[in-house]
Amino acid sequence: MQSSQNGVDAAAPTTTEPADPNHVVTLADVARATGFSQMTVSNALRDRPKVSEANRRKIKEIAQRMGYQANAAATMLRNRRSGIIQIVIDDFEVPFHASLAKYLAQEATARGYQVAVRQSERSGSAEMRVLKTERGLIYDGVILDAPNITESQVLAHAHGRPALVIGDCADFSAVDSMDTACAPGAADAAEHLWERGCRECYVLGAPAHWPTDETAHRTGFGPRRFAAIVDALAGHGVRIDDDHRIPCDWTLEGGHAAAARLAARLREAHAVPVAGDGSVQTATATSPIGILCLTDTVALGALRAFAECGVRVPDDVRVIGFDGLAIGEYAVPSLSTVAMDVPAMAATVVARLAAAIEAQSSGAPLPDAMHETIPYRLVARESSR
Amino acid sequence: MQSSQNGVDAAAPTTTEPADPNHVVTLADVARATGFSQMTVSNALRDRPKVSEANRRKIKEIAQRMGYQANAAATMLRNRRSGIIQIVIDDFEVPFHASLAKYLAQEATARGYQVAVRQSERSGSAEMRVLKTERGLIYDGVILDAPNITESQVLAHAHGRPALVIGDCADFSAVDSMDTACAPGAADAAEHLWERGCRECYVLGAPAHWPTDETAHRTGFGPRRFAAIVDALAGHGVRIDDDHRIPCDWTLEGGHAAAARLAARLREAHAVPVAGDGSVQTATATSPIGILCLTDTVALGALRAFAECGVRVPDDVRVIGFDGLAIGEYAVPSLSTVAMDVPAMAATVVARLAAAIEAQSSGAPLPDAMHETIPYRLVARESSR
DNA sequence: ATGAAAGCGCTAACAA
DNA sequence: TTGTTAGCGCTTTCAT
Repeated sequence: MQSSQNGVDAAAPTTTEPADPNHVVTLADVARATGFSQMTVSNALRDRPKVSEANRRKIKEIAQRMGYQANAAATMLRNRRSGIIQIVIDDFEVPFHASLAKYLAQEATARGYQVAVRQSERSGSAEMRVLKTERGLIYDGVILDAPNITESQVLAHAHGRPALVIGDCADFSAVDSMDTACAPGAADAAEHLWERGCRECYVLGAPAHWPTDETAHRTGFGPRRFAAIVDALAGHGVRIDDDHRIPCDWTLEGGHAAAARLAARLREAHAVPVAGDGSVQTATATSPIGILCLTDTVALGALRAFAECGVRVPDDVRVIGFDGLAIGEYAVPSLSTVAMDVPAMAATVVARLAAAIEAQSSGAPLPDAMHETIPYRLVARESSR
Repeated sequence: MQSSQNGVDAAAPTTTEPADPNHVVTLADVARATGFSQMTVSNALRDRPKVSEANRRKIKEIAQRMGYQANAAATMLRNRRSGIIQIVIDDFEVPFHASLAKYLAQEATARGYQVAVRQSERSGSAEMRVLKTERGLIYDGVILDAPNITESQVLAHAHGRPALVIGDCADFSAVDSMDTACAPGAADAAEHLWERGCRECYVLGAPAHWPTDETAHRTGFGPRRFAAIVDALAGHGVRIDDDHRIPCDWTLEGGHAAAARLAARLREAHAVPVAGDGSVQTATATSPIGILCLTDTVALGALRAFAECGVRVPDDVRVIGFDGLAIGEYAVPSLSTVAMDVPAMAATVVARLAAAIEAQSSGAPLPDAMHETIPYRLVARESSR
């Protein structure tokens, strides 16, 4: 039991340790090595108050030297909690989701939780993201960054654990939710383009089947943003008919293709090619055309397409996106956008989930479900100036 | 035990279930409900061959209706494996790392592993990323996407489990590693700019303290890329002295600031501002200046700065980056780059780690450590054409 | 084909 | 302050 000389050698057999190389050091091993009971060792290592300072130090030192690490499975089995929050994210490679993951993870870590992020998977043939329920619930709570999930899917995945959804939660009731400010944000974007002189507007990323009428059930990020844009512009007498919505994927490629199509159409419809610079002069020379992109990614793809086609931004068209991606500030021209305050959102979300976890494990009933909205602000940059 | 009418209601008490709302269904519960022993239920649910087909179906159905989910902690404690691979990533918001995470996760999922991704944390005051060793080792193996980690740090984090590092692994021996092809890739980039007529080159993102001489110990992504560039250009008689390396963070902001400084310097040094268009004419009008950015992110920031300063790309300067970010194709002008084949890399990495996990759990000794390199190819786009 | 017993490594509760 | 007992939920023997 006397303190040995070798400071570093982790697996140094202190007393009668069998020299099994694959042997993982267990609490019992440390107990044997120190001469104390398992309980005392356990208490010492976890800084419980009922161990003398001297012994605590001694135990900790020996445990350290033996390379002891508590077996997480056993601890979890006993404590019925892992201290890990799971974050399910749609796609790491989509910058907006990546940003969410980053700040959620930071926030959760700051609160003493470990974080495990996972992607939802693409289902076999379809492009649809699916959330395969995994066997093995080891997480204390779940944050789902899943734009188009239903409440019952959430409940199925949560399996009784506290859960919180970031996405389109318009018709959620029981499950905590954090929604993007689709409607007001999109409306602001439309107002902005109106103020910047746009009297004709196109929406990029809106498929033809989304409803425009007030009464329709508007669900999903896209439809809600789109509907808000239509409403806001209608207030100014600007109509978004089927010709003024260009469907496309919410990707760079999608935005690029959509804008290229649009540029061709504009050229045909009312363009007067000017010799030399090849730029497009719209028929209404004093009135630039507004381009509302339902996502910054779409907008970035569109900017590129406009550059290729000789459509000048912001002279011929004025472009605004949605999300507030960092890269937008460095685009040429820099991209106007409805920027989400992701860090603020993350703080709220994690605080709420942590509270729910605490409440559940202490048996206290939770207050009503939370339904918040991500703070946003409109950032006007070169693309709409 | 007769099949109930309600198909969905998961928690429907079948027989004498106590109406405890918080009760989680356990194997014993299912055993009691079905009338079989725990073992039979366990075997049935896991499709072990020693259960009659009829009973297996009956058991599965009842378990399903009771909402049974195996307790992962208990399973892990028994089996000594979780089926989860941990991926540690430097920063979700850095696109290159996000891309790694995406493909690693996909690959691991395809192989039947669950995946838990976590970020390394920023240490208190410093900007340094640290890898806090977490208490609680529940993962079967670890993939570390950590550009500047040392082998001993890896071993500390791995704690005996199979581990694999993606990053700068020039002096790794015992730990499996996947390295970026820094030297050949950067050399190719330099060659490319030479071929494109650049007779003077600047390197963006290279701090002054990195060594240039052959003998120095070149470690870390940056130093190795930088050294390779210096070597390659030296072969053509182009020197990279201290004036031709512009230090900056590997971020959009960093690249922007560095390029802005450089643009100002170029203007002063040998620029002849042309009335009207404000573009820069270099003294050697026939020889554009090469800009080697150690990262695509830096390059994107630089492109923006050049646009702001009226430096024409690729007429005045020719720019190339490193990584192959998707956005580079949509930049204005589109960005030349040394593109990494991330999916191929991910496949190799996960295959190797899976093999190591199998080997370790079956007691078989592993062959020697793997040291591979991410495949890459040079993509020439507008910024260097 | 099915069941009983034992124990993975840990910690709450109680006893000393 | 320290030690003993029991058991979290599951699965691997080893009977039956």
